[in-house]
Amino acid sequence: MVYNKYSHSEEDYLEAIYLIGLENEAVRVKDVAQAMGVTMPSVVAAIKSLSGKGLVEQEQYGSIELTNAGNKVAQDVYKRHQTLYDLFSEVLGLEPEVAERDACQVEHYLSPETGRRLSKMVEYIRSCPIGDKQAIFLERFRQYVKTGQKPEPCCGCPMNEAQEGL
Amino acid sequence: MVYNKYSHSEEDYLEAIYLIGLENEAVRVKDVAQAMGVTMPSVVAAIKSLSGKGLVEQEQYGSIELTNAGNKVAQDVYKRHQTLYDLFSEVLGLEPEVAERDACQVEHYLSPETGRRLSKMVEYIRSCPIGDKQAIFLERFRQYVKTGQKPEPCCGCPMNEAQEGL
DNA sequence: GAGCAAAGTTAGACGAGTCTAATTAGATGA
DNA sequence: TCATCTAATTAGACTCGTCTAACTTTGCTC
Repeated sequence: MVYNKYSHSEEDYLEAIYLIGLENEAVRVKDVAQAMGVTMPSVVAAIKSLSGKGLVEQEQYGSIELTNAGNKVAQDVYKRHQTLYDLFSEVLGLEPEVAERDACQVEHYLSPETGRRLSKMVEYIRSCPIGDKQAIFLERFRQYVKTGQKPEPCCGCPMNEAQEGL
Repeated sequence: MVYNKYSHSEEDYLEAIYLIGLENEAVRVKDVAQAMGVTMPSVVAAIKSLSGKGLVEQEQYGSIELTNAGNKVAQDVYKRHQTLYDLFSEVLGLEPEVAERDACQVEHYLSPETGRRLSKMVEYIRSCPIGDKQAIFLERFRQYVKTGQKPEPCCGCPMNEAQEGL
């Protein structure tokens, strides 16, 4: 029933550690606290718990490191995050701040299959360009968002017949 | 920063009460507990809290009713739920159970603007039919999910020029 | 090497949301 | 009208994730 092995909060910590690790030599409690907008004791408690689950390692007063398992979870979460951000920003055309905020929240609640499909959809929409212009889908969808005018049926496109056999 | 006035849990209770109310004369604690997979004391506690916020009303040992405010919240949540379900099911082609489960989770974390845009997207995709066949977008996207074959540019569609002026 | 500031940790509390066990109210049939 | 069953409630406990306040360690500076 539940597909997420780890809680919203745990995933958030792992993701934050992962992202800080990409840009810094060492990941410190303070950095994580700052990145997540919580206090250091909260980070310490979270690290202790994650450590017990074999997802992170830290020697006392030392820097924080993801284990292989922790890294995998973090990357999964981040991938979902990216997919959602792209969907919200590129496809829906939302402001970066809104797209980011929503992606941060929603990333924890997508089943793996839904994540994969969404990712495919974003990929698909991107791969549908027309000359130098934006993808037909996006161009027409944006128009629709702006004007409320439903697009005419896109009939007569020669590619429809060509694709029939696939 | 936070756009949800009410917690995940509160929204869930309101939505459940709303949905039970659609099909039953009276909404009882037991029904809500059953629908949500929690025990009755949990429902009682939730109702007390929601009541304090003016979202539901209940006389002791009586049936539960949404106030106008509560009804509005419930309908908002349910609308997001429906949009997500349609996206996951119709557009992404996920199994009903997965679509439902994910919609239930994600519905609580969409900003209003994102909800509106997603709804527009689903609407847009639906309104793009070609003859008796499924919408071009869906038809081609499904093909892509199935085969991994990226679609050729859909150039030459006469509607492109026709829409230019909008 | 001593002193000090910053970072990390520990202890203890709190709120949200849940549970079990025990109690109370309401409805129903003999 | 009273016995009984079911629904609702209360009491009390637990987990999770957070906080503040107090303490300890580390590392830098003189």
